[in-house]
Order: sequence, then C-alpha cells, then structure tokens
Amino acid sequence: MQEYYSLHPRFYHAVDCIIFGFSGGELNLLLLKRKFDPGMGEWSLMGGFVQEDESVDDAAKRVLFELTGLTNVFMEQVGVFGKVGRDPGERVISTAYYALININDYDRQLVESHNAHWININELPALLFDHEQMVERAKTVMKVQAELQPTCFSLLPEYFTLTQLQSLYEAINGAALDKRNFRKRVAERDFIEKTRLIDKTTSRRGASLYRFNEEKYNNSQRLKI
Amino acid sequence: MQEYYSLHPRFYHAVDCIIFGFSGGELNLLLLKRKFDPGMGEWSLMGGFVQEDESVDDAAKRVLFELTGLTNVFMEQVGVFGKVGRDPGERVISTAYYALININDYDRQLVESHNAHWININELPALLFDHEQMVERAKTVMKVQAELQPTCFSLLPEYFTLTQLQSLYEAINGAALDKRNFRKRVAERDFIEKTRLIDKTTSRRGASLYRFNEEKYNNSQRLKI
DNA sequence: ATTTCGAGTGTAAAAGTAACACTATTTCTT
DNA sequence: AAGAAATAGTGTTACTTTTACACTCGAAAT
Repeated sequence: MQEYYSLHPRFYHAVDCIIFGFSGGELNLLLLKRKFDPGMGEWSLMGGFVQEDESVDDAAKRVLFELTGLTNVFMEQVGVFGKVGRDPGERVISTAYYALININDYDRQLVESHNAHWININELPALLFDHEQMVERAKTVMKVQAELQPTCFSLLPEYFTLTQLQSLYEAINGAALDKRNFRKRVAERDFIEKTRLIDKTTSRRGASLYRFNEEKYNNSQRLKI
Repeated sequence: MQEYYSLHPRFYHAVDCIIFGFSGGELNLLLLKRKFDPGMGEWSLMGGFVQEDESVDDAAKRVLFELTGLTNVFMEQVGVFGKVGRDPGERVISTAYYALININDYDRQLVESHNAHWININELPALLFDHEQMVERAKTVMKVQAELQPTCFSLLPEYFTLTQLQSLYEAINGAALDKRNFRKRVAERDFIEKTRLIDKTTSRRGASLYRFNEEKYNNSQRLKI
C-alpha cells in the first residue's frame, strides 16, 4: 500500500499568474523583469511554488498577494503546463491562473520592489520558458469567460462610465462596438446600475457613473452582457 | 541558485480521466470499481501518476491507453485539483482530463481486466475523493467545447445517421431539439457529408449515413454546429 | 394490400442583431 | 457674451437568425 505512492516520482509544482489590468482604454499585463536566475533579465509572469500546507489555488492567491497586496481578487485556472523540459533548471509542473484586478487598487511599492511593470497586451515582449503560451491561453480563456459571465467588471473601479465599460469590452473583443447598440444592451441588464454620480474628468458635459450590482446579477436570468 | 528549487516541497502528480462514450442515445462514463487501496471497492475515475520522462498530457494519454488500448483520442484538460487533503493517503495534485471515445472501438478485455464499466451519466454513483467534482467540471467544459467546435463527432462511429447525431446533441445539451431545425442546420455545414450508404438496422425505410469531414471543417469558417 | 415505423421535408411568425447620424451639455477661448 | 470644442447621449429600420409546427415517404412485415 505504501508503495502505491512511493514508487512514483515527485515534482515541484509552481503557479504562474497572468494579471490583467485595464487602463487608458487598453488591457495590460503585470510582468516582471527578473532580478534572479533562472532567467535573470528576462520578462516573466509572477510565479511561486506550491507549499505543503496550501492548495494549488491558495498558492496562486498567495503569489498574487505577494506582488500586489490584493486579496479577494477574481482568479481562474488557465491550465497545467507540464512538459518535461519547460523549466531548464529542474522538472517543474506549473498551473497558470489569470487574475482581473482594478488597476487603481494595488500596492505600488510592492509591485516596484518586484521590478514589475504594466505592459500593453498588444505589445508584449518575449517571455521566459513557456510563459507566452500561458498568456495566449489565458487570453482565450478570459475572453470565453467574459462572454459567458460579466466577470470583467473586476477590471473597473466601483464607479465607471459607459464609455469606459464599452472600451473595456472593445479591448477584450479586439474590435469596435456600436455605441447605441452597446448602450441598448446595457439598459436591458439591471445589474448595471446608473447612479446619480457624474464624472467630470473625461468630458466637459460630464458622464453618468454606473456600478455593477452583484446581488442583482445573481438573481437575474444570467443574461450575459 | 540551487536553493531556488530545493527549498520547496515536491508532490506526486496524478492524472484522472473522465472518459465519455455514447451509446443507446445516452452519454456514459467509463468508471472503475477499485480492486486496490486506497478506496478499494469504491467507484473511481481511471488514473495514474506522472512519470519523470513524460509530460502531464502524455501521462493522461498513457493512462487512457492502459485502460482502453486507444491512441489518438480527443482529450482535453479539465483542470487541476490541488487541495491539501484531497487524497487521504498522501499529498497528490491531480490534473483531470476528459476524453471522447467511440464506444465500439475500445479493447474490451483490457477494460474488463481493470474492472471498468460504462455508467449512464445521469445515474452516476458516489465517487472516490474529489472525482465527483472532476466529473462535474468535465461535463461543463465538454459542453462548452462541444458548442464552440464540433469535437463530439469523436463519440460517434465513422458513419452515423442524423438521428444518432441529433440524439448525441440532445444528450450533451440535456434538452430535446427540433428535428427539422436540426437538419436544416446540418445541411448548412458541408463538413457533415452525406454518403450513399444506408443504415437499415434502425428502420424499415433505412436512413442515410453521414460522416464528418475534418479537412472540410478545417477549411471552413468554423461554423459551430 | 395494408399496416407499421422511423426517415425525411418547408413555411411563416417572432426575436435578435446590425447599421446608421444627429442633438445635448458643459467648459474654454477669444 | 458668443462661439468653438469635446465627449455624452439618444431611435428607427432593414436584415438575419431562431423558433414553432405536421404531414408524406419508403421499405418491411403481416
């Protein structure tokens, strides 16, 4: 019985985080310029090793916290990357996660101390190991997920204008949307609530601020956006 | 540098296979009644441990081959299951995969020797460890996948009738479909080819046999079914 | 010749999606 | 004070897609 396990090899298990942020009408990833080997000087995802006392999902949350100081972030598995030589140093199996964070919220000092930077998703540099594949898959999974459920509100501040929301959807879609049709669709979902607040920073006229009402969403027919 | 890895713990890494088959108008899973501990006597998925010289994906293919004798089977990752106590014997992280196999094709002797049985997906027994969660997630992932691409042809024999195809879609959907609308949609996709062959086993009149043309599918606009 | 059984076929209403351009409100400039 | 500038906001129509629905066809069995 003991042999049932001990005949088999054991592996380091890493987690790597594809961290999406939204600013300036564009999607960005938080990437590290590595200050240590393996891969010193290269761009990479934020990663870490799973420890004895934590689940794989918890390890991903911890790693995200170590970089950004954030908890309660929307995170989802992207997949397992388990090729034999993917990490040239040792055999490491890695689970990739994507996270959607509000770009106003994170701890800038922590991020700086890790040598991490926001990079526009359309101008990504070459990345360490198989991290580019991870990013590609994350983009796909994120897109599918965002179409099925309105998860992408995690990328916005609590209050946002419809122009911001539309440009987020355009960034995820990779294509422009018609303003009137978009607003018609927003009006149909009452989990996107208009508030009395007005944002005057982006236009002279000012734009109404909206918020995502999670409770209403949970009670709704789950109309995707 | 060496410490970069060696400070961290290592884990057994398993793969578990959710194996779908289609017969009698229903989806079935191939499950094992375990003949060994841990979990002797319980129903479980077919699983195995990742070895030094194989990727995680390859381990899943090997495990499926060991049970069914099949290669070149459609398989996709379902996700990583990495809770600390999920396997009470040892800390094991597992990657779940789903496979779609043609129920006429597998090696019956091998399957029997593993004490494996086809179980209707709507009448599943309690399963070992977190295998029920794996199955739940696999059902969701499989459904999404089948909607995006016509992967489910892997569940059918090379030649099939439209009635069979429709009942497969109904089983995946969990809901009945309108026969005329379904056939109209089939007619629109030329990667579903009508042949001159007639199947006389299911009706007196006989039904035309169709086949999936992968090449045409790859050249098509990827209309999902 | 008649029955039986699954295979196969078309049309019309309804819903959803896509295309399209101007007015409104406030601030800034002169 | 008037006009320019800049983003917010607003409806209608054509087109496409989806849904609902019931009978005939062809071969075998009796």
